[in-house]
Amino acid sequence: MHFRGEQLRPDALLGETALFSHSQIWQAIDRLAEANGMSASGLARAAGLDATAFNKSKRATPHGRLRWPTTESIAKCLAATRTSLNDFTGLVHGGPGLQRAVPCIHLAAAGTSDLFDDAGRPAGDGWNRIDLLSVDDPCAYALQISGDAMMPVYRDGDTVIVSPAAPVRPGDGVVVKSGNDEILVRRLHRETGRKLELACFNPQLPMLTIERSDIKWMARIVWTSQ
DNA sequence: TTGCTCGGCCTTGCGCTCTA
DNA sequence: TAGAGCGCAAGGCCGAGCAA
Repeated sequence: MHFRGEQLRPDALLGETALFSHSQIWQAIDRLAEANGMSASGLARAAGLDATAFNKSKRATPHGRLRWPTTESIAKCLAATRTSLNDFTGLVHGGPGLQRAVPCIHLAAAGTSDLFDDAGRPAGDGWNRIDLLSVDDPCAYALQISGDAMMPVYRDGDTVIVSPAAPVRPGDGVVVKSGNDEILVRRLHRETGRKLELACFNPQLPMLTIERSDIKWMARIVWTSQ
């Protein structure tokens, strides 16, 4: 697992190598509080944290970005309730994921009309819907791969789940809308203050270097159905 | 009155980028 | 290569509203 200080790295917890999802972590905290006869705010206080630390309003930003508890906060909660890490892990996996329909579009059609807003979220008509389990990002959508240009990673007919709210790091698969409205599916190789290097999934194809100013939005691929 | 929740703003710490 | 500066993200603080 990777860490940013004491903070749980969301990208280490989501996607193809998922350990815990955002909703699972917060549900586990709610269950831990309930099991000890407390509310989430009561648990926070018992752990020596601010009573609002676990408020639902603080589990995501107003812009939809997911917020995660730190390992330090979780450790304090476990200490305050005399709960073992194993028991907490049981709470994390103790509930079924919620199923919901998400917008779905073919990659070949994704760049042909105004299917996205300025932040890369689905917009307008022309989307199908498919059912998925445990998608935390309310703006997540499915992209159906067409063609063999992304072999050997993605084949024709594969479906990738894209989360505009998920943080993007080098090495992640990403969907990028360029300045000329082209939809690109690449792997983020490197990013600097001004430029991004986007690698093709086919190693025989060249790296694409693109100015940030030439990118309308970029979203992370968090899950793949193959 | 007390406890809980919400929303906004501030503080703090860490990682990344840039530059000398 | 090291230090400065910046941006990001979580937790804390505070005021307001609501319910028991």
